[in-house]
Amino acid sequence: MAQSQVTRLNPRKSPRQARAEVTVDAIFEATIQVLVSEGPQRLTTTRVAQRAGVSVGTMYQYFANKQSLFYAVNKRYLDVLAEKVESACEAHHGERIEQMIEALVTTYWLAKTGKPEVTHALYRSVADLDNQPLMDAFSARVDAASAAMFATASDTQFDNLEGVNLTLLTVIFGTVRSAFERNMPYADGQFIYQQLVVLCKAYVNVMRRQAA
Amino acid sequence: MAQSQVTRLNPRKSPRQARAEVTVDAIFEATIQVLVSEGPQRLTTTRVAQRAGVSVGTMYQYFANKQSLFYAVNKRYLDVLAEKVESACEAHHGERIEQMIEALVTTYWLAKTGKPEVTHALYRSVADLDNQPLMDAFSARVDAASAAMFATASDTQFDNLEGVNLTLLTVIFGTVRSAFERNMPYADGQFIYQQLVVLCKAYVNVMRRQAA
DNA sequence: ACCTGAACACCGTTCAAGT
DNA sequence: ACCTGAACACCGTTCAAGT
Repeated sequence: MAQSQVTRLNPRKSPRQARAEVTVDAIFEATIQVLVSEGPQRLTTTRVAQRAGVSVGTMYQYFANKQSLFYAVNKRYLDVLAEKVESACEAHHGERIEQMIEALVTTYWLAKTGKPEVTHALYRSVADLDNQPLMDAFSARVDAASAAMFATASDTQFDNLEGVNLTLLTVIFGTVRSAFERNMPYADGQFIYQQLVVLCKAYVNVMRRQAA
Repeated sequence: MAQSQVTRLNPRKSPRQARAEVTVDAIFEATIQVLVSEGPQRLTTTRVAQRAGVSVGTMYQYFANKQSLFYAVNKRYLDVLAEKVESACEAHHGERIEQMIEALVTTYWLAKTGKPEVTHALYRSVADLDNQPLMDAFSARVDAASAAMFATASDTQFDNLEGVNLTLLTVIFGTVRSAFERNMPYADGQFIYQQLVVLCKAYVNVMRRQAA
């Protein structure tokens, strides 16, 4: 089933003449433009076709359905991202581990923040479309609760409690989500969970004020 | 503008009679059921109303539009989650920092993995609806590239290279996404980026094979 | 080989009519 | 005060007809 879906998402036919190739590119560019400027909800087939300067019928010759427009954008985006990470990794073979870490984080960070509108458009979750205020309220509550807890730690004081708190929450929430998206087997999930604890502990041990 | 949208997302009127309250609850439950069993794409107003045993018109008396169904589900979900984190935090005041970390990670992890279908349904991003194979391919490429790099580290060997690699990628990708979703000011983003480097370095320093 | 656009089924939303 | 469901505008998708 998954296989047949994927097949349907792939282009229906490959352009054989020059004008067809132009058409496919125009549709692709139009999809990104509409996605970024109007948002995923207002991305309609008619709008994309109009922006691309072709009829809806033409669009459906190359994209089997609306979803495959998303698919195409996502695919190119991920391909570019994967290439960036791959070449960054190759460029740092043989270096010290801390340099590798820095290169990896920096590459990914810059790739995502480079075109923030596109990243945002692709990240927007179905349920989160108009829910930023909800997320803000949630973050505020949790930030307050955990900062208050960390302030009472019996063995530790931080020079920058707010910063450590924000980092920990962003890392924990993000990692859990990321683990979900990878659709990991149960055992891998358990492993990540344990490593997440190790990792956060290692971080606070670096960040806590050292006894004088 | 954001304000007016939020207002529209809130319930149109509060139920004043018992049967109305039953109706609202039924619609809410039906929304979750349809979301989980049919997926966000097949969540139509007619389907939800039918599942709830009311007419579409009734639904629109309490929910201004389809988005506000998502909003309601998301709101309750986040409220419950925030309460869990809050009470977990309060319960660990005064303990050692490492216990706090463990409590925070565990609480969040269990809350998310407790009802994985709901979590998945709410996490699914617009662009990712049918794109799991795309994500899988991306993960495979990046995993291979970074594992190959880490294997060549001049100053470090790992007992569990695969595991460290999977953890680092999940943490880095997740944290970047999480930072995006919080819609942070630029300075906070820069801070998180720097801390992410510190945190990953601290982690590999714990995980690397110690010189004998 | 490629393109068009009217036609159809379906979905979000409304509102006059009911209890 | 609450509920109904036909009606309308719009969107995804198709296909007979064109170049």
